[in-house]
Amino acid sequence: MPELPEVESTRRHLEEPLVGRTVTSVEVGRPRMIRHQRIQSDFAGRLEGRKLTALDRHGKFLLARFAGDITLVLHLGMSGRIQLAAPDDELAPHSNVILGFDDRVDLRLIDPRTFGFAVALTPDELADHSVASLGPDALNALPRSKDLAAAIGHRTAPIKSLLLDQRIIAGLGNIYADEVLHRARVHGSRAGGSLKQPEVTRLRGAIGPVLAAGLRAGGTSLDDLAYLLPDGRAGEYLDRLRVYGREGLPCRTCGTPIERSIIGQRSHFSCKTCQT
DNA sequence: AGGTAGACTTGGACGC
DNA sequence: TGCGTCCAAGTCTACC
Repeated sequence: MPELPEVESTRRHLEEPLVGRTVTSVEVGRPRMIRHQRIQSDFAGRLEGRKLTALDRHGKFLLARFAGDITLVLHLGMSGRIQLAAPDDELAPHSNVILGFDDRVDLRLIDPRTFGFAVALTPDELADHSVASLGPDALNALPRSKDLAAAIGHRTAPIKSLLLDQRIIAGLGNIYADEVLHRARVHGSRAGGSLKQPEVTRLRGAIGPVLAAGLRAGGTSLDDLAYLLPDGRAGEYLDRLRVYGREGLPCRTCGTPIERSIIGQRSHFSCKTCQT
């Protein structure tokens, strides 16, 4: 997916053009995209005529706040992106959900694999949604080292899997988890509870700089260009990745070939010299 | 409770 | 050109 830097880059691009505007049309081309909406007609019914008051983010979830206490929860899944377009601009393939604002700008949720979703929730429903069980946001509310140590100290699962657990820290995905682990010089296969305090501190300390660098680049667009910024530009962090997707290529720190392994059914890219 | 495997879904890359 | 296989930015559920 889109991980935290991609979602936050998207949020920043959408905020100025959309906050303060009112939804004037709602089109759902793929009903599966609103599968979390208990009553399907509520999706359009709750959004049409509402003014967007704020655009927030928690982890990888976008939270569009509307007047009348309705929150539009958007998730980009593995292959989703959001495009801003004029209503008469040609539709990109897989433009599955389209929200028209003031009849002059469209928010289009494009997602070939439809792992993403959109749902319009009341406050009670929001409290029941999985977004409510997210851990602290990795960018805005990163836990202190001792709190992170307490959360992982007793765990036997691989630290990489724990970094991907959105209930512990919200926002890291497969790319940035590997980048964080390399920067912290910790191998992802290590059991969470086996990390010494200095290693937890390094891990914690690596998260901010890695995410900030990704954010400065506008996120990571892989070769498939599934993720693009709302204006169609690509994120430029791909060229700066230190391990992800670099199997067999020299480690950018020590030159040792990067290895690919499988942890928790996900690819893990690491340097056997730098990471222990 | 925590750990792990499978499911969901589409499409691109690669090998034969 | 065509077919089969593998792989992918994520999360939820079911089963030990």
